[in-house]
Amino acid sequence: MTIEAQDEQQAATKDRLLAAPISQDVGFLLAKLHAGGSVLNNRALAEFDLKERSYSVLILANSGLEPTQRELADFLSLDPSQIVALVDELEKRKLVARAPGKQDRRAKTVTATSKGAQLLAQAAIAARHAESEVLAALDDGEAVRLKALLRKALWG
Amino acid sequence: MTIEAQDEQQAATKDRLLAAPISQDVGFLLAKLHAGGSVLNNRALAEFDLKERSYSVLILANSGLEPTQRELADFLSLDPSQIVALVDELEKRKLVARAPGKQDRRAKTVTATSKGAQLLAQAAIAARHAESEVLAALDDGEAVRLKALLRKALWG
DNA sequence: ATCAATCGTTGACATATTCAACTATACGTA
DNA sequence: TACGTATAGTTGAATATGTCAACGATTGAT
Repeated sequence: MTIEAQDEQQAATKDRLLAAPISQDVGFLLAKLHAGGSVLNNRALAEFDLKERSYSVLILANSGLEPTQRELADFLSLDPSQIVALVDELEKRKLVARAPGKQDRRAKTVTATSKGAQLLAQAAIAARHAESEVLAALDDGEAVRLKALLRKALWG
Repeated sequence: MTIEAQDEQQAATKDRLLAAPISQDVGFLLAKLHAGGSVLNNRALAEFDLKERSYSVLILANSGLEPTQRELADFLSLDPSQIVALVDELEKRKLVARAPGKQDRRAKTVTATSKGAQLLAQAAIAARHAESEVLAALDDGEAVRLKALLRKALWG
């Protein structure tokens, strides 16, 4: 079988199951687009030795909001123990620093170092490229509307 | 601290990080909505001893499209070996049956039994409830538009 | 002063993902 | 027809991720 015929058949089988009612299921659509997007994002971020997770932490650490680890866990829907591991690694690479909370000394705020900010600036470019790949089938207006609907679903 | 004050503060800290630029990132929005939705879906399906994954397989097995395991793996973005485990369990519970492919005897098609179809009918009701919870902040038109945009992003 | 609750951390355990092998089957080509 | 290559499903190993309970330090309400 030729390569071209292979591709055609693979596309055909994908389209074939599209007729199943699960293609109307939001959970499925989110899972599938997220799965495909993660591959592209992680591929784009690998160049900087980052993954989606560590990239997210780095953005929040660089936001000026001085999030605590607990806030990061809540916001990223991760277990606090996973944040420990992510921050440990970024801190070891001198991309972020932990500081005791000002009002609450139990908490530790995570802020990006200047080295972290520099790396983030580069990585953000790659991430934007990956995002445009994920949404390649949408025009600009559609992409904006999709993001707005996702934000509304999450935070009203 | 009172329960009410706790909730208020938790909501406040969530909203606080919303100002970070990551809230504009499609990958993040997809991950977060998907994470929240999975919890609701799995909770709703637990009553039927199903999870999102096995529910998806059951839907496709019941679609009349007679998908092969390879097609299921491609469509659900899963490794073929994960499909084996999912189908094994559903088959053990007599909810689906494997049959050799008609043209290709290497392939095995997965079809729902009548018992599987019955369980699916019940589970689908619960899943619809969970979906409406996930999209509670959207009105009907917005939900439809969100699904349409997700489908377009995936399949053009 | 005390007591319950919270933050970060650690470690144990369960689950998921990824990948390389293997058998059986299919299919193009000599 | 026979051969070589590719693919479907399966297994098992290696790795990664998720979940959870416990702990010391600190907080804040009573």
